[in-house]
Amino acid sequence: MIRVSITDDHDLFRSGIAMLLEKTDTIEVIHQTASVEELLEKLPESKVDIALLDISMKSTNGLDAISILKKMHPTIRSIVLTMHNEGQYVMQAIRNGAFGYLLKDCDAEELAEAILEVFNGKKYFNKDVSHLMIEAVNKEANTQKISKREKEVLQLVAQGLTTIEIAAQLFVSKRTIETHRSNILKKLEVQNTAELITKATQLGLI
Amino acid sequence: MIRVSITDDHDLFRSGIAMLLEKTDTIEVIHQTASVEELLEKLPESKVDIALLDISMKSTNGLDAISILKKMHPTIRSIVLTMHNEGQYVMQAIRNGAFGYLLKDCDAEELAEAILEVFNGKKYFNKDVSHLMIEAVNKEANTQKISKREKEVLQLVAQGLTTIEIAAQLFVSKRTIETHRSNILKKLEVQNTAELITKATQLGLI
DNA sequence: CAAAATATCCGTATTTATACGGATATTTTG
DNA sequence: CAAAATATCCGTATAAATACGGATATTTTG
Repeated sequence: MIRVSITDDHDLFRSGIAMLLEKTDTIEVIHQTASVEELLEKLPESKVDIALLDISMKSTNGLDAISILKKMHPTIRSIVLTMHNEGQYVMQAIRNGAFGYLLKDCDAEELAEAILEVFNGKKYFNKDVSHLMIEAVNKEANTQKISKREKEVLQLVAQGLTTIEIAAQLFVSKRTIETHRSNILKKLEVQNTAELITKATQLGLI
Repeated sequence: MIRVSITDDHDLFRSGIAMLLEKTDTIEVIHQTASVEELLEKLPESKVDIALLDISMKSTNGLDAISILKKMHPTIRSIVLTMHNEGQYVMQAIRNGAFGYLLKDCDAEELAEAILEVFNGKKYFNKDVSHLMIEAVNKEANTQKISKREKEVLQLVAQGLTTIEIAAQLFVSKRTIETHRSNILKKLEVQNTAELITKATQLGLI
């Protein structure tokens, strides 16, 4: 039997997931908790194999919980079960040492499969999540190219300020801002301002 | 006892919600179904007061289900229970005759309260949902100002095409596209292309 | 710590976007 | 169905953005 804990501040989810997992003959739900603190209290006497964690929770969030568990209970493997389908969360979860990441709209079979895989020492990230990651990595690569000053200029451009207005606001010459804009265009590999704003928005730079 | 049906193609949710509602002494879950078709089959012999409906489902979606129920079972009141926190869904739900709209991350108390309110003839939309609506109305107002042709031009502008390239692609003169762009700027009350793309993105026009 | 890379700054010339004014075609509305 | 409103189209003039070439200051890296 795989010993699982569930931590999620939504009653609905906790109950539903627990019920579904109890139906299997390989997985046992040891305890359900509404917060990370509560989980940490119960862990010492529960020999949990796998911790299912939501991300959005009241005090300590699920991503931080991964790091905490890794330090305090290194044998416990964390799987994130969340509705956040944003690449950055996935990235952070992996950095913190998560063994799996599932979206809440997955079905019961996939959840059970993920738990089994992780129990057997593998990691579990499905197609959707992998896709989110690829996007996030790409975003970060592009994002980090842009300097602080350039980001500052980009913000003002997006707000509709002209080059001259930006120059006035930043106390530099019109020509300087022109160069910044030119460099931003090159870095993001776009042809003009319209495409720039489109891409910068997609990258979350604005 | 308020007689409720639950229609949602996620086992997790259906089970969890049903369990939580069964705990109350005012609400009775008559049946759970995974599709609208299944719901319609069971309704004639079940005297349901309130139908809880998810939006994303395999064949018929929950929004269409509201209209269908209104025609075929006018005494049944629909409450949407979904993870879609987009104003347009809320708007469509209301247009189709929904009595309530709840996000899936609400708690059990709120769900029970919503069911009670709707049973008593009121409508139930919480703060989050109302906020989504206000945004949506605003978006629609702005969005509908823009003509088809202008949207077409806007798309191409966002992709980084220059006025001349757009003119070539649409087989009109450069000057025509310039006027379109000018008019789009006026309609969305922005000063230049950068601000335009920013706003159009926010409005979901791109 | 020195070399290499990057960020920040500027001038001139060219290309592109926008303002202004005006016309016909299409759609909406009373 | 006619009037009003809106969409679509175009020319000329001005303002702004971008390309190109070049310089110093700051940060990274071996």
